[in-house]
Amino acid sequence: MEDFDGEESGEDRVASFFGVGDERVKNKKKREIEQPRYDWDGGDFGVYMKEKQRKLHDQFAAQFKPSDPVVKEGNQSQDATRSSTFMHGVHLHVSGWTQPSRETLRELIIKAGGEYHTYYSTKSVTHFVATSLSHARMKSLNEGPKIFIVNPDWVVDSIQQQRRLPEAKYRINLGTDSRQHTLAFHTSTLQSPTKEKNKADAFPEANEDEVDVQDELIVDDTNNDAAIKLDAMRRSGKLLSTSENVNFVKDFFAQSRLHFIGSFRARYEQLMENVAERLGMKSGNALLQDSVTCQEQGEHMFVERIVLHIDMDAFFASCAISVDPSLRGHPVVVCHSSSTSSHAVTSRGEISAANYEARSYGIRAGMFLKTALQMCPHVKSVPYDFELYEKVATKVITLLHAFARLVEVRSVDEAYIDLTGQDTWPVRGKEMKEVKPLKTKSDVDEFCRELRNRIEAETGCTASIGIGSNKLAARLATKKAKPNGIYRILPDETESFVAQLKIRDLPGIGYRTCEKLETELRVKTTEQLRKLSKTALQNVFGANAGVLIYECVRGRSNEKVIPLAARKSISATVGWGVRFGAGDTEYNKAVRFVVSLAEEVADRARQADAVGSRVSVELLKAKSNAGEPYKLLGQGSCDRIRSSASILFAHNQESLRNELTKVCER
DNA sequence: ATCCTCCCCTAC
DNA sequence: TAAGGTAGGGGAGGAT
Ligand SMILES: Nc1ccn([C@H]2C[C@H](O)[C@@H](COP(=O)(O)OP(=O)(O)OP(=O)(O)O)O2)c(=O)n1
Ligand SMILES: [Mg+2]
Ligand SMILES: [Mg+2]
Repeated sequence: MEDFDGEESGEDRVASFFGVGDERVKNKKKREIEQPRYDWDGGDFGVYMKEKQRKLHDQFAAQFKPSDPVVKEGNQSQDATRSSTFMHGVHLHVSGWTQPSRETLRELIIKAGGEYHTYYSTKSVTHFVATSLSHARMKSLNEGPKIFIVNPDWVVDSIQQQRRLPEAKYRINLGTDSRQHTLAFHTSTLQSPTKEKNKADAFPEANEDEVDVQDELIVDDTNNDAAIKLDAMRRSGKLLSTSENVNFVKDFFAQSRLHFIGSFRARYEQLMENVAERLGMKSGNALLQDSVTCQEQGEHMFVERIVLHIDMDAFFASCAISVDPSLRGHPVVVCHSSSTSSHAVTSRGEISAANYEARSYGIRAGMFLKTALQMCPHVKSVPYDFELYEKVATKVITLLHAFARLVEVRSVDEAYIDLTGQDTWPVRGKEMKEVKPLKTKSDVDEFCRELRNRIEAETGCTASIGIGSNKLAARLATKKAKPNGIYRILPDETESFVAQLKIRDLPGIGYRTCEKLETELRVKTTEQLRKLSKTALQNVFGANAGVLIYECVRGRSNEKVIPLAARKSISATVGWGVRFGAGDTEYNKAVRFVVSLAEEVADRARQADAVGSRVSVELLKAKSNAGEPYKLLGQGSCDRIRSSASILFAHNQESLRNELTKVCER
């Protein structure tokens, strides 16, 4: 659908869609309607056409059979008390699946006087523990400063004998997967930039945990019959030409708010260094390990839990208002376009955040500015200020860690805190001088009140807090608390609280799940959902997901509050303003574009001290019946073409990309 | 049973 | 003008 104004025509389409009998005819006659990203971008009115999955992958399947050597990712902790010191000076990092588990190894090493590191870093880690390792990973580990690379038995045996055994006898298997297929090796030459890039990708400096380097590319491939696309290209002209601007990828990321919130986690480790410093702790790792230890200790406490969910109110908008008080009290939205420009009334700039004044007119994140202006002609828009949001987030996260031992930062503007077992506050930083008790309900209330006050005092932005007996309850409570409030759901109230919500309000149940519940299980309300048996849900959603929904609608959740761990994958995607046509020139542009994205991934991997064990690429091709994208220069309705392969040698990557770019040419 | 890959879905 | 990214959970279905 064209845009938000298209509600009526959307309905129109629904009607004619259902009026046609044969699906193939429908697909021919009706333009494809994209899956909505937001409930109000027309999605609830439009039809999502579940079209038969046309797997193009059989086209490549004959040529690649990717496989993954193994994986690593580790996040651990520091807890047990030291009982000996023979491992003193050993800085251990565990990567991937191990026997015994990462948690056990962590405990063992700490008890023996060593130190544990959640993140791998060439600077601090002396011993790298893994069960198996790809050649590429091994090579990169060996390129850095000398560290010991050992299997888990080294730790176990050393502990057993109470001495540090020689590392040499505990070599790691250079693992191969019997299912690994040899990639078709194409000698046909690639553009040289592609080659350079491959190298960069395959051998970053050091190795992090299980890191799956992902290189995604979205190509909207204009086909012969896609006159509409050509038209869009023409209209966008040179100004928007995606592939002509050599800095397109960088520019795009610099402006993208979804990139900003999506890449928060990539910046988190660095951010925690800053937080640790503000709290007078020696390092971000020390802070993190303390939080992990607390989590592990609390795990064995089978008492009623006290979980808080803290979420900033209208975050981006609040930040803007905090530095420009003249905006306070007005309806404010954050987006690229300006509400005072003469073009504002036609603006398809997407709103990122709307303050509560704006929301009272029905304005929501994800809407176009022009729609917001229809709802409220005097709404003020402000541009993005990502640095400001990051600064505010850092202050908030610092406060959270000063107040509580166990913190899980979930995004740039929200976090969970588990207070179970914490009996005083604050726990870190200067204010430790005056320690208060945290035992009764009213102590918790006081804790929350003070936390909210401090956040507002230090940032000029307000936060809301939900209190519950699990993460789900706390999260639902926050929603109720907003804006600028606090709400507690008592343990025995949780179930009845959920009963008064709409299914769509339940976290984890999104647009598609709601749709399935309605069409396949005839369920529209939480009350009806509650009547479904576990089995019925499992039949539709699978064994695990079925139980999750079943528990969720009863207000139950086992999810633990856990400090943010290292990422398991790194990727870069651009799905805006990308158009490639047929022919050699366009093909070469597409290849250059893939390369620039791959370089972006390589940069990010290097920054994270990560090496990939797998590469994947994804292309989007406009469906032949796709209409104009709903969003200006957006991706519209596309087929996805993807492939991945494990990386043992750099040239695999090269051949992979070679193949993939060929596919994109098609 | 468990481990893959490929894919869908969700949330900020 | 406008910047629809990112990462994780999990299922289906095939291979081991
Ligand atoms: N579709 C969205 C949703 C969110 N965000 C950004 C802007 C938000 O300010 C920030 C935090 O998201 P929240 O869901 O927490 O929304 P707000 O903080 O804006 O409002 P609320 O008071 O409901 O938390 O993420 C965005 O850019 N696009
Ligand atoms: Mg918020
Ligand atoms: Mg939030």
